[in-house]
Amino acid sequence: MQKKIVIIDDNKLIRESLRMILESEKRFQVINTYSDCESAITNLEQDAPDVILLDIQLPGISGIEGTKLIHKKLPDCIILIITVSEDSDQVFKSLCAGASGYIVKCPNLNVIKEAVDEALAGGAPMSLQISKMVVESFQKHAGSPLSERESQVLQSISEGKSYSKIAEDLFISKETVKTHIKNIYRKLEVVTKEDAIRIAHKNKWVQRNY
Amino acid sequence: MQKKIVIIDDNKLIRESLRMILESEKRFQVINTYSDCESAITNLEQDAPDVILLDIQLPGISGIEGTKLIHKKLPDCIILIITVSEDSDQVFKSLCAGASGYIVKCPNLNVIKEAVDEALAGGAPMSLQISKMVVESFQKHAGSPLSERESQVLQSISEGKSYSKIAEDLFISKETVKTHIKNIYRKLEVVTKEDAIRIAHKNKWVQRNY
DNA sequence: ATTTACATCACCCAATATGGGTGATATTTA
DNA sequence: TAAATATCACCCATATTGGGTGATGTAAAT
Repeated sequence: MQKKIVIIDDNKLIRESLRMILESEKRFQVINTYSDCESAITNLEQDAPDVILLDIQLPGISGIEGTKLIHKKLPDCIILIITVSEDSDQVFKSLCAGASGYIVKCPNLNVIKEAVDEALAGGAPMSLQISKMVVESFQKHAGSPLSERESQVLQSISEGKSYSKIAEDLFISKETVKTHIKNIYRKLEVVTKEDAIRIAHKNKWVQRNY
Repeated sequence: MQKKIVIIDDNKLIRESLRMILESEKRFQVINTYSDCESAITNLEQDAPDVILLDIQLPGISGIEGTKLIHKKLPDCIILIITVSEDSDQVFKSLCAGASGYIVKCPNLNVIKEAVDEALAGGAPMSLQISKMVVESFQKHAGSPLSERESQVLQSISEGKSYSKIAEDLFISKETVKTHIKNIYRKLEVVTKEDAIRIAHKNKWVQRNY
C-alpha cells in the first residue's frame, strides 16, 4: 500500500528535491506540495496524507502553529519537521504541538526517506543532536546555587505542595521548610513561588514531570 | 582510539554475547563485565569506561539506582540501558537518572553496536517504540474531562501562579478563576491544588514543562 | 582554628491566598 | 429545551505565605 505524503516548504528547489527523492521509491506517493501552511491546511481533507514533511520557518502561519492546526484536523497524520534550525525552543514547541519527529536538513536527502520509514514504523525519527536534546530535557542540570535540601523543597513547591505537606513528606518542621524557602528566594533573587518555579524549570534545577 | 566499554547484566550468556559482538569491532574494547551494579561501581575508576551497557532488572541495586550512582561518579560516561522492559515508568526514570539511551533487547545484537556508535557520535539511541514514548511525553493527551478554559487555569495553577496572577494573565476576574477551580476540583474529585496538579500531570492533561 | 555553608527549629506579625457555599447571566452546544 | 460553558459577585473562615530575627549543631573549607 502506497503512503501518501504532503510536503510544505517555501523553497521550491527543496520541495522538488524532496518530491524526487521520495517518489524514487514506489511505496511513497507525493500527493501535493505547498509553499505555506494555509494552502496545505485548506486541502488537508482532500489530500488525506499519511505523512506531512513540514519546514518550520514559513511565511504566514509558522510551522509550529501549522503543526497544531494540522494535528487538530488530522490527529493520525504523522508530522515530521524538516528544518535547518536546531533551536531548542523550536524543537520542544514542535513536539508539544504534535510533531512526531524532527529532522535537521542535511545535504544527504536519503535520511529523509529513512525518517519517513521510521515514522511509519511507529517511531519518532530525530537527528542525533535533537534526540540528545530531548533526552537531556529529562535530566537535572548542574550549576544550581541551591543545596540538596533546598532543591528538594523547591521540587516539592513546583509540585504544588503546601509548606505543611512538604514538612510532613521530608520529616521536618514547617518552620524549617519556611527557612529553606527564605534561603531559596534569597539565592534565586525572587519573592514569589511562581518566579522560583519558573527559574528552576528554565535552568532544569528541578526534575521535570514526565 | 579504542572506546572502553563495560557490560552489566546478570545473565552470563548475554554478557558474553555482548562482549563477543562488540569485540568483533576493533574500535571497541570491552574492559570488564559484571553481573551486578555494586561490583561494577567499585571498579568504576579503574575501568574508566567510555560507555556502560546496563540491564535494568538486576539483583541488588536496580539499574535505575545504578544509573544515578554511575552518573554521579562518572558524569561523562555514556550509560545505555539494554533491557527487555518497555515499561514507560522505567524508561523515564532511567532517562531522569542520567541514561543516554534506551535499547530494547532484540535477537539481532547488531543494533547494540549501532547504538553504541550513535551514542558516541553524540546521539541518544532509542528503540522505535521508546523514541515514540519519549516524544509523546511532550504532548497533551486527549480525554480530559476539563473544558479548554479549565485546562488553561489548571495549567497556570501547575505553574505556581496565584489566583490573582491567573486572572490577570487570562483577562478575567479573580472570582471567575475561583469558579473554574471549584469546577476543576469537582470534576477531578480533589480538594487541593496538589492533587489536581498530580492527576493532571499523570494523565498529561496539561502541557509539561520542558 | 575560624569562618562559611547547611540543616534544623522557634516565635512574631500581617497580608494574601484558598476553599466552600450560593446564586446569577449569557452563550453555545447537544 | 436542557446541559455545558464562561463569566462575575458576595459571604465566610481558615490556611498559606512571606518577612523579620535569632538560635543550635554539624560538616566542610580555608
